[in-house]
Amino acid sequence: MKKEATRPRGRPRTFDQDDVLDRAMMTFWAKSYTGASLDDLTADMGINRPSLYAAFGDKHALFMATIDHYAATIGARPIAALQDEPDLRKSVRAFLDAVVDNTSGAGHPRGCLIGCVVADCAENDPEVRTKLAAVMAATDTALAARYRQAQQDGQLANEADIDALAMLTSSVMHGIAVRARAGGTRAQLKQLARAAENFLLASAAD
Amino acid sequence: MKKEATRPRGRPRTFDQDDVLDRAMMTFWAKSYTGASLDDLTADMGINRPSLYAAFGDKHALFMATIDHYAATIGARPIAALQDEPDLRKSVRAFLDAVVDNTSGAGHPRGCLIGCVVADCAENDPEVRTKLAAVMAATDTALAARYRQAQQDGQLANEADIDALAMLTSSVMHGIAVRARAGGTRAQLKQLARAAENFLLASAAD
DNA sequence: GCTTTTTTGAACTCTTCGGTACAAAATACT
DNA sequence: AGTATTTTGTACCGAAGAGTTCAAAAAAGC
Repeated sequence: MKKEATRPRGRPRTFDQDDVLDRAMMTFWAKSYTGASLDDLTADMGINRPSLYAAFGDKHALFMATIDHYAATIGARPIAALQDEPDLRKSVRAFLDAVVDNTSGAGHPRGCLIGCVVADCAENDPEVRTKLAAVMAATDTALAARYRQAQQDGQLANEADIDALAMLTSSVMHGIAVRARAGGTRAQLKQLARAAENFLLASAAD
Repeated sequence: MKKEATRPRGRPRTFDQDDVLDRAMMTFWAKSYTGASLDDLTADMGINRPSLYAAFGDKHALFMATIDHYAATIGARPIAALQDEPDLRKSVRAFLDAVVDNTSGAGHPRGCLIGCVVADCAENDPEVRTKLAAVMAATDTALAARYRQAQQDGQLANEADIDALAMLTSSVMHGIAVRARAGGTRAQLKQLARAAENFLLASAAD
């Protein structure tokens, strides 16, 4: 018995919610929260103001949804790269390379929406600060889990400080993001990524 | 022959330029560039709009002056701590501790004006991006100089990658700043600072 | 004491901001 | 076919934004 996906009652939407959210993300990413006006947003999203308000609430709610969307798409890529590779060194390298792509690749603004835009807003917006803390904690957890896995695999010494490794790895991510925002070239960012890999895994079994 | 410091012609200013610039810095630091309105700024600076425009030009010029002022005061503290201590490990520790103070201390907003506020604005303001790159390059240079000095002192192996160490140290700085912005406690930031110190100097002579 | 020069403070201008009202349009239900 | 329901596009609203005007005030020069 297939669930019939009965269409809702009134006039159907002319846009896909996830698609316009993705465009809003690009706008916030490039122009920051206060810098992105509703005219900017609606123009980039290709919808009118009432549609935006009906679909997302208001500008602030749209921004919060944008953060989740970023975390679930762009932000998920380095984490996925980290988890997909069984060799620890390759795994960390894949993670940092994905960060370089995220922060300096083509087709989107420089830097990190979380590390630059959200971090900036966090100071006088408790709701944003809470979400920022949550997203960062999730990243720490994923990194720590990966290092712990490596310990169990015998690729990392038992004495290694898992939490320290996780925080340092995420710090390198932030360093890459800020450097990208400053206009750093991909070569420079890659160089930083390689250097970090060597330092983080200097004590790891090879 | 003492230079007479002849007072200028018209009505004297009732404020000190550096003092009000310091207050403007706090406002931008807390509220970001677009988030800090002229009303916010003039209220915090204790002067009226025409005084602000006469003294600094406009809001954007005031912001640029603020970045320099931050770099020369707050931002200079970790660098000074780094340079004042002859022992490399103590030096790096003093640097990172100063960063923790700068980003989570009392009497000022959380995080780093450069790493959070300026980095955020850098994406669609080429002038700000250029200055951000310059400030970061200056930090890299100071860190690299300190590590090079340690090499000459025999406190660091000759094979050590100076530029990598400098970039990684500054990445930890950014990591601390973002974490502070997210509401991280001083204990957490200190923990990150200690972990970084150990990793950065793992290969250093003790 | 009078003029010149500069700063001050209040009020103002014009633009842009986030958010809303409302009628027309497009669908499902009966 | 007609009614109920939801979305769409346009036009609008009050508030807040950055920046300016201008007369009063406070100093130096003569």
